[in-house]
Amino acid sequence: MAKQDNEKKKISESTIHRLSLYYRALSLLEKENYETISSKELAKREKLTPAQVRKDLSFFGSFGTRGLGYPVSELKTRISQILGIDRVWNVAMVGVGNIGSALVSYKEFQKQGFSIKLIFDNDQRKIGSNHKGMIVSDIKEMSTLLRENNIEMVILAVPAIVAQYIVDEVVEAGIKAILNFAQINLVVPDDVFLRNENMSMELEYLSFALSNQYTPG
Amino acid sequence: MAKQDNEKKKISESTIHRLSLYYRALSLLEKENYETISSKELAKREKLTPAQVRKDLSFFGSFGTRGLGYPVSELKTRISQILGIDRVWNVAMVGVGNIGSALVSYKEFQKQGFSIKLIFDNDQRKIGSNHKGMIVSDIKEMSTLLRENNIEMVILAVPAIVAQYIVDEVVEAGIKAILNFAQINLVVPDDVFLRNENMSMELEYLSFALSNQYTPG
DNA sequence: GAATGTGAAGGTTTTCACAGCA
DNA sequence: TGCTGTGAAAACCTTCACATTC
Repeated sequence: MAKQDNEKKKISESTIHRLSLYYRALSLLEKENYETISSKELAKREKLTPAQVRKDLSFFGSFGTRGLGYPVSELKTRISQILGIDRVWNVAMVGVGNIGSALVSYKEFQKQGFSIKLIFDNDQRKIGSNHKGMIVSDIKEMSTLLRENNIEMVILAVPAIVAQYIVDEVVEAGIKAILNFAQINLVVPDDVFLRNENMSMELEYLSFALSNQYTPG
Repeated sequence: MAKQDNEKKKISESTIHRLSLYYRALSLLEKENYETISSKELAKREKLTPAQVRKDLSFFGSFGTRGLGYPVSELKTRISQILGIDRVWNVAMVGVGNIGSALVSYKEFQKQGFSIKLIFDNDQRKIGSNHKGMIVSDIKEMSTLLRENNIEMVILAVPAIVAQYIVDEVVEAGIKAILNFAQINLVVPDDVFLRNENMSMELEYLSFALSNQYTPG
């Protein structure tokens, strides 16, 4: 709480997630040679309300021109600064099973500035093998290699059963940001950011929706 | 709005998502031979508050015993009914690139009752090939095969550029629930449930968090 | 005229706090 | 005593509406 006092105001998680959406929309608009975009049009593209778009953007100062809208390129640059994606992040993938190896080849990560620099596994058959031009390293060398390569984020794609053990080592190596694909609640110290990606959740939402005849939207 | 009037009360999206978490926690507790669980303990495991857990569960009637807690197995069963995962859903995967083929082998889907019955691709080299015991079908036969096999949900893992074209065909085939992994906003009729899985979003959140020295939590 | 920026209003979600029950 | 179930309060988030600016 106290730590956030130097921020103008607290920015909600939903706002951050919408910034990701705006960023993607603006990238597209840039390609379509738009110079400006109104909150109305941006809202329409992302299925939001114009007021919401304006409120979100107003957190970071006045950027639009009344009567005209927002300058596409400038706004895109500004959002990338806010999200911290105006740079390249050094990422390591831990686990080269189904999900892990698919994500190593996933171009969107690279595109947004998340550069996978190292890959780890504990399976002797995988260690030393080539994945997208990268050699799979032994997980035993993780601590050293993470430090040597200035890795800042780790993506965990290991079986749930070993995930806590591995995350402890990752934390030990000084990593402060972890994206976890394992279906388990991991424990990390207070100064480490941990996010979980639960791909079943959205399928379960669809299941709920179909079962309960909810109105889509 | 009106359509939801037959529900006791409107259940929020966040509540549904938390039900998924409770379900997973209860599955684990069952394995650990717990007979009952208090809101306090369940909250601790899922990093929520006890009051939140009780409010969520109270939507569906009184299930707990005062002084004791909730019966693990019964509660798990009840939640699975609410989420509609007390049955098997017939799912088709469209697109067998990196992500698609990883998801076909992803055991968690199967475990939660999402059974991938058909796989489609438009690449001639992939059509006819074997993926986890399933033959990849030609996307041209999608409409017929989806109907013949009573497919109820589709997972889209195709390039963004063709996603709208393909989703149109999926909708045409009568599918009412779609999980989209493509990085694009798709348009579907009002009676179709569409959810987007954006795996870059959580990495961007981590990027934001690291860049802004936010307090994790 | 068109569209931003923003206090105030409205709505939703979470937390509190305690009565009620095993 | 321990813990649920739940109205009421608090916190949070979204939308409204309009003054302001280009």
